[in-house]
Amino acid sequence: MKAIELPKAYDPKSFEDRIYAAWKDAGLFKPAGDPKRKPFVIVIPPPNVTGVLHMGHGLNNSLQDILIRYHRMLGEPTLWVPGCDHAGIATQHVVEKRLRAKGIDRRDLGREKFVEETWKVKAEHHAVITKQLEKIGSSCDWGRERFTLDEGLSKAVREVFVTLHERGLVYKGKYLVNWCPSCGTALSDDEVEHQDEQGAMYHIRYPYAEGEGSVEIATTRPETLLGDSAVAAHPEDERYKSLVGRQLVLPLAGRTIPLIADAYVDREFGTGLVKITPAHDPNDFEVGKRHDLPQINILNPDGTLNDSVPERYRGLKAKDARKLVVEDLKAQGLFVAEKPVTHSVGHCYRCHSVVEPYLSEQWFVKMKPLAEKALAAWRDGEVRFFPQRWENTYEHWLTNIRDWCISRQLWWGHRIPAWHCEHCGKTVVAREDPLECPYCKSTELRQDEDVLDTWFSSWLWPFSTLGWPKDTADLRKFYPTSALVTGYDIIFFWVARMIMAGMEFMGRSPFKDVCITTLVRDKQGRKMSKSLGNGIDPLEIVDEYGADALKFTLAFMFTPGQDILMNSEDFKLGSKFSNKVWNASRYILMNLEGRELLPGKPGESGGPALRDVDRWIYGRLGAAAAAIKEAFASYRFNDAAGAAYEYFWNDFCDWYIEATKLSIKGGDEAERNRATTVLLAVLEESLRLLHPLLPFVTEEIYQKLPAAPGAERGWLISAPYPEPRKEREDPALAARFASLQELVRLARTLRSEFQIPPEAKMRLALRFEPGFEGAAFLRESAALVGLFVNGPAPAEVSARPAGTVALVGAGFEAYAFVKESVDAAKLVEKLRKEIERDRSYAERTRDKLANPGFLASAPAEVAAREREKLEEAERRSGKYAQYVEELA
RNA sequence: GGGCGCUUGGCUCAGCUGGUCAGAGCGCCUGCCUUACACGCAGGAUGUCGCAGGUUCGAACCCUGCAGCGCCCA
Repeated sequence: MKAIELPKAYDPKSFEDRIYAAWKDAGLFKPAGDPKRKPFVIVIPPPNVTGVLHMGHGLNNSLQDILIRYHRMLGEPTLWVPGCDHAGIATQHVVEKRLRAKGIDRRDLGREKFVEETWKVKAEHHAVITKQLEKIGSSCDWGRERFTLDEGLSKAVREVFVTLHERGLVYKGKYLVNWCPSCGTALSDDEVEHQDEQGAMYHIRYPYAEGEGSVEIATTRPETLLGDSAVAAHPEDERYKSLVGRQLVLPLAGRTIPLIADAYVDREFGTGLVKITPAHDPNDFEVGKRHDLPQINILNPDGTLNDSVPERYRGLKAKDARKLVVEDLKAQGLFVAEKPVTHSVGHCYRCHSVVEPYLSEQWFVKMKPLAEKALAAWRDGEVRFFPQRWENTYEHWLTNIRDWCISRQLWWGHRIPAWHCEHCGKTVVAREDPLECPYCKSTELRQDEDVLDTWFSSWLWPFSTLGWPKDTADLRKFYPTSALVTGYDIIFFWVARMIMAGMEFMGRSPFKDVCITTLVRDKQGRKMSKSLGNGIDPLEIVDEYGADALKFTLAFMFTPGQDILMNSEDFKLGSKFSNKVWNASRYILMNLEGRELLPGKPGESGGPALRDVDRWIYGRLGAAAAAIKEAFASYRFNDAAGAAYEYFWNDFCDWYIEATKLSIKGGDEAERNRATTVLLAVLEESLRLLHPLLPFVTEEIYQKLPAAPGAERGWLISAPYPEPRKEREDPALAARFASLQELVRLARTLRSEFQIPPEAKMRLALRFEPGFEGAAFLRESAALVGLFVNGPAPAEVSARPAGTVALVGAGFEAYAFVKESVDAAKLVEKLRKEIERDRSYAERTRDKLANPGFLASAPAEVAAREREKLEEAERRSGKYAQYVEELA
C-alpha cells in the first residue's frame, strides 16, 4: 500500500474546529452505547450566562469531558447536560451598567422593558459562552441544553416553591437579613464574605436619666447608637447588678433607654456593657425579642440614615455618619476613647460593598428538615466526596444550618409566585397565576415584586434539566446522575442544596460522586483576577497551543485537594505531548509505503504472530489501561494523565517504535509486513487509550488510519476503550525486557560519560551469570541490543576479553571494546564511586537482615527482596573492585 | 475562637493502606539537526522529605509538640 502522509507540523488549529463540528453533526454527543447498561451522566455546573469562561471553567469542563469521553468509550450510555444559569445579581449589574452608559436608569425604563433588554443581553452572551465551551472541546449534548429561566425550569422552580410552602418549609417573615445597599437587595448568609478589617473600638458614655453619672459602653459601630433600644449587662456581673433597671439617656438622640440584664453579654468584652440595637445586629435582634425591645430601623434601603434619626444625620452614609457621631460625642464630652481593633466585616460577594444587617420582610426556606435528609444521604453512603475530607465541610455546614433567605429585590429572575389580596390582605401562593383571591374572591391581586435567589433554581438543576416536574423518559433514565465535578467554593451554595432538593423531591441524591476541584492560581499563589490582570484565558491557550494541550496539561497538573499554581508556559507540556503523538503517528503512517498489511488480530489465530517486544508493549499498554481505570475511579486525573504520558512516550516511542526499526528497516519483506501490521495495531489501540485526554489529535490521526478491508473507519470518540487483559500480563517477560533496558542504559551511559562519538560503533560482548533467567532472551535479542547501543550484535563470551571495559548488570556482564577511548583514571574514579555506593548500601542491608526484629516482623517477600538486592550489590561491588585493581 | 489543609531537588508538585538505595514536568549541564519529532534524541547533576521528640525491626508516610504559610466557618 501507499504511505499515508500527515503534515510535518502538528497544528491543532487546522483540525480542532473541523473535528468538533463533525462529531456534533454526527450526533456523537448524544447518549448511545448499550441501552442495558447503567448510564453515565453529568450535569454541567451552569456557568453564569453573562460571564466569560475563565481557567476555573477550563479546568472543570476539561475534567468533565475526560470522564464523559472515557465512559462513552466504555460503551455506557453517556450524557453530559450543558446549560447556563441566569445569575440574577450579576446579570442585572451588567445590564444596568450598559444602560447607564447610555444615560438610562432602569427605574425610568420600567420592569418589563428592563427584563426585555436583559433577555437581549443574555442572548448575546449565551452565544459567546456556548462557543467557548465548544472551543475547549466539551462533548456535551447540546440538544439537551437548558437555561435556568427556561419555561420548563421555571415550572420546576414554581412547583418547588409552592410545594415547600405547602409543607411549611417556605415562609415569609420580618427578620434581620444581610442587606447590600449597593445592590439594593437582601442576600443569603452564604453570599456574605467576611474579611478582617482594621477598625476601632469606641468607648462611649451613656448618662443616667436621673441623677449624676453615666455608664461606659464599647462598640465598633458608634453610628448605630441612634437605633439603640437598651444597654445590657450580664446578670451576674457584680459591677452592674445594682444598675439593672435604671434608665439611661441615649446620646445624640436624647431618648431614654433601659439598662437590662442578659446572659448573652460577654463580661470580658470591652467594659462588660453593650448597646443593644435590635434592628441592626443579629445578636441584638435576639436580645431585643427576649426583652420585648423596640426595633428601630435607622437605614434606608440604599444604606443612608433614615428619618428615625435626628435630622442632622439623615441621608448620610454609615461611614460619614460614624465620623459625625464621633465628633458630636466628643463635643458633648461623652466620648471616652478609641482603640484600634481588627474585626470581621461582611461584604457582598458580587459587588464587595459592606453588607448591613437590615430588618425587612423576606421569604425564607426552613432548612433543618431538608438538611437532615441530605445528611442522611451522606451517612448512608448515597453520596461520596473526592477527596473525602470535604465531607467534613459538608457535614459541618448542614449540621449548623440556618434558614435560607430566598427573596431578592431584583427584576431579573423567577418572580415569587405569591400574590397579595388588596381586599382581604391575605397572601396566595399558587402554581398557576390566580385570577381571583380564593379567600374573598376579590380580583385585586398584586404579585410579590421580588424574585428568587438564583440558587433557588440551580439547586434543582440535576432533575429540572431532565424534565421535572414532568415524568419524562430522560428523568427516569438519567436520574440520579453519576458524578458532579465542581469547585469547593460552591459546596454550600450549590452542592449541599442540590442534595437537599434531590432528596426532598426525587427521594434520591442527585449524584453518587462529587469530585471537588481546586482553584487555579498564578505561580505566586494568587487568585486569578481581572483586577490583578494575572488570569490565564483558556481561549488564548487554545489559540496558542490547542484544546488538547489545555485539557491534557490541566489533567496532568490536577491534584485532588491542592490548588494548581500555573502560568501559560506550563501548557507547553500538553502541547509537546500532542506533538509527540502526532509525530510518532506520522512516522508509522509514512512507513506503510510498499507494505502489505496482514489480516486478523495480532497474536490471535489467523492474525500476525507476536514477538517478545510486541508482547512486551502489549503488557505495558495493559498496565497503563489498568492504571488509568483505577485513577478515574477515584478522580485522580493526574495519575491517569501521568500513566498515559509515560506509556506513550517512554514505552511506546522510546523503546517499542525504536525496537521495531530492526524489523522495518532491516527485516525481510514478510517480517516488515508483520512488524508494520502489529505496530499499526498498537498505535490504533494507543490512540484509543489516549483519546479522553487528547481528543482532537487522536481523532484526527485515527481518521487517517487504514481501515480493515471492506470496513469503515469508525469514530474514535465512540470506539471501545482498551481493557486491561489478563492474557497480556507476563511479569517474566517484563523482567527480561527490563534486563535488556538495563544493559542498553549501561552502554549508553558509558558512551556519554566517556564522550565516545555518536558515529563510533560500540561493540559489546556478553557473559551471563549461571542461573540468570534473562540469558536466553538477551541472546536472542542481540541484534536489538546492537540497534539500541549503536553497534554490532553482541557476542557471548565466557570471560572478559582483554582490552574491554566491564559493565556489571543484574545477572550479566557486558564488555565494551572501547578501552582506547576511555581515560583509565576517570574510569577508576567512576568505578570507585559505584563501589562506595554499593558497599554502603550493602552494609545497611546486612544490618537490616541481621536484625532479628526485622526477620520476625517483615513479610517474607520483603526480606527476600532485600536479600536479593544485597547479593546484587555485593556481587557488583566485588566485580568492580576487581577491575579497579586491574586498572590501577 | 472552631475546623481543614500545606511545608519533599532552582520552580510547580506526585508519592493512595509505613517495607524497591525518594519520583515527574519545567529549568540546569554534556553530547547529538541519528530522514517521526530540536515541541526532538542520548546521558548527567541537584533532596539531612519545615524543626524537635516519640511509636516501630523499619517513618517523607503514624503520634505529640513547635515554627511558617493558606483556606473555610463563627
